[in-house]
Amino acid sequence: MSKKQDIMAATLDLIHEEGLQSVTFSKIFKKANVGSGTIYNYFSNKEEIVNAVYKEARMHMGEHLLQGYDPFASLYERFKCLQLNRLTFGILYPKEFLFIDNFSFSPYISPELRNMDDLHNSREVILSLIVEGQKQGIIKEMDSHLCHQLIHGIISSILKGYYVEKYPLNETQIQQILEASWKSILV
Amino acid sequence: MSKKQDIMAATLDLIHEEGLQSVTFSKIFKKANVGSGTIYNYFSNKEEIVNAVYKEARMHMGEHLLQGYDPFASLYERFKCLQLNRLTFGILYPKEFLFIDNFSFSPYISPELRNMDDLHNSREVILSLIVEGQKQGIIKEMDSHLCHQLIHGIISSILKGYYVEKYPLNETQIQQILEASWKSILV
Amino acid sequence: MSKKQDIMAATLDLIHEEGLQSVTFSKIFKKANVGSGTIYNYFSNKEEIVNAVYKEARMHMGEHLLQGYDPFASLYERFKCLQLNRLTFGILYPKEFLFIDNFSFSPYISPELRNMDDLHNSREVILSLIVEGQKQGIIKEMDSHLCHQLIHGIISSILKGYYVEKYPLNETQIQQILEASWKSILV
Amino acid sequence: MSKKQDIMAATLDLIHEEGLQSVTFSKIFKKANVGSGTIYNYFSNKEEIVNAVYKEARMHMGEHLLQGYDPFASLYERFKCLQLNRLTFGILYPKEFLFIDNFSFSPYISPELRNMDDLHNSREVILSLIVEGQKQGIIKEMDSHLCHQLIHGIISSILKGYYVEKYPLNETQIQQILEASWKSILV
DNA sequence: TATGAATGAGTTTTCATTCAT
DNA sequence: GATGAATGAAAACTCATTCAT
Repeated sequence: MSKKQDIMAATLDLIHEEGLQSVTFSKIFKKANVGSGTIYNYFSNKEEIVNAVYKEARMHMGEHLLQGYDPFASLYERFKCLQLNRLTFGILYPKEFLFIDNFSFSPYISPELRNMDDLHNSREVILSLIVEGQKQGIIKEMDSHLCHQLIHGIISSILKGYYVEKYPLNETQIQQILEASWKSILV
Repeated sequence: MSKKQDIMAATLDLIHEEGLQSVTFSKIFKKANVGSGTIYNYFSNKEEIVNAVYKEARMHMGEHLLQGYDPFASLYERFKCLQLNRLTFGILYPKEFLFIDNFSFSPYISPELRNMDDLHNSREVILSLIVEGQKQGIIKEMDSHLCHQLIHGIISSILKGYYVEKYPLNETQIQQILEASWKSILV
Repeated sequence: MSKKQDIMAATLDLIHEEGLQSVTFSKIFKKANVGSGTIYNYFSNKEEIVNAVYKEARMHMGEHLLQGYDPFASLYERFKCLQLNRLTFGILYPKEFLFIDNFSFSPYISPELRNMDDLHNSREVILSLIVEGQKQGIIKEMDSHLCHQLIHGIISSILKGYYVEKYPLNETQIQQILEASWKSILV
Repeated sequence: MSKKQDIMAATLDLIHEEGLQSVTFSKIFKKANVGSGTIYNYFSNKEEIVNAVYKEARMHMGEHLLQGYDPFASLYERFKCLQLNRLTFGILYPKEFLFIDNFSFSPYISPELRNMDDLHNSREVILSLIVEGQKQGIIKEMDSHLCHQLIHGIISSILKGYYVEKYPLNETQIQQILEASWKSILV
């Protein structure tokens, strides 16, 4: 792994463990096992590192969200795939997920970065699925962004409770969550 | 307003404007218009201020959540009241809401504080409403905390999209959200 | 003496002893006997300190240059007074003099600062003396700034040789220098 | 041009543009278009580079000072030749001239280096010219080093004013300066 | 020789905290 | 209680130097 990736990984770990406000360069250096000057070969300040970590996490999530997505499957199947992918991403990569969730709406991240498209344009896939469902009379008529935010929010919120061990997330719970989010937007 | 409240209000403002990680004592002093030593008459360090702000915000929200709550109204009415109260709290007090939402799951806040009960015990009210609905066969059987988190998460997520102006929140949208969250947990 | 003046005095000493390029903040702190943060209550960076020191030295020199200047004395007497004042300033305050001389034509100092007028406007006094002498046919016709620079430069150069102990500067030498500079600009 | 010369030229440029105190190795590397390690094949540290640049500049100036010098010409002609050569050197090579002038009296340069003789021993030529003039009763009796410094200083000072565009230096001005410096040391 | 990524000692800067008023 | 100048430990950042290629 390159020094740059070491630095980014260490930063993500630290944000997860202690929160952004207590991440210092010296903690990053130690965790990443690099010299203190090395970081400046790759980033010019802390904000740049955080932004780079954010971008990478968003790319990673965007890729994961469309795993196994079959555009020819039924609306419901496609919906379930997307929601399940989001949920499993959160389960597999809690650090990435929490970081994205926390900083997407923080003043620390610029609007441009918040609204960035990932390579795979997963946002567009979801939005057009919503619009398609609305045209077919299956999904309730409402602002598609609102609808997107709604089903996205269910997953996020559930994951946060899971992370602090309010409840387990096994097969039963997962099915309940997928159904709940599907029902929430039906006509 | 007392100096103490000036300091807490300034802190909340700064967290909202710049994020916790860039809140410094000197910014607080300037915004609160107090001398730099004054703060130590009330708080012994920054964490104490943030915790105090958090507690106050939680109290405020807890109070607001039960506004107009009629324990004898129908299950659906009570549910809508609670959800609407959460939503309006977020609309009226975005700084408090966002702060609570962000830091409730951050390593910065201690688990005891996260799990604090507000004066009015609004959490208990919601949880017992869920259990009651499940006993009546109206609300789907699932972990009550999971269910709580689910409906809570819908409101949070919707508010965050609203804050960054993804969509407006007027009467129509609000009704849609309340219905969506209700449907999501029905059997 | 105030902390600010302590800092400025220490800076001037260090520039004289080691040259600007080897003046560090920590040397300044130690020499000025102040805490490392104190400096930032008065200056926001090193360039600001150096500029402040420069301004003060210029004011000091400007004041000294006109000491005992009698506007009603003869042209020659006035000329000698100004030249002697410059020379004695250099002898009494070598640190100030060398600093001004070195940095007046260095890229480190901004043109505005280089061209600053001191309180007493000594530059104007000298320039008008030159013009007056030219009108009277005593001083040779030439660009007044060139003429100013010429007599100024004689003193500067002599002082630099004196500082490195090429020769002493006692009464004899001083009279020779004053005469030399006077003769150099006669018709 | 060799790498070594690239490095020295870049160093001189940077000193002229930004002043010695802000010359860093990385600026030198970039300007000289060499790799950062390359410098250590030629110099062991920054002071060595600066000293080498100084020596070279002094050699260059020493050579230039005696251009067209005719030992059999009249005292006045020889004096004018030396002064004019110094002036034209400053006009043609402002970077070298300023660097020599600034650092000859700076604590950065060692006394040995300051007192170095150039190949052509121009200093000796000037000093003996002064002594010769004094023996002939043309030049005033005074310390020969003082006298040297005096006429040298006129040229230096005039050039510095010229560099900051206080006045032009064309044929008229140049003649005035040569005459002024000659008159300044006559009996 | 030439290179430039990596380094860490040293420098600059920030900022929570103290304390005399 | 209220203040803010002074502080110094810690954080951010720079930059000369090394070394494997």
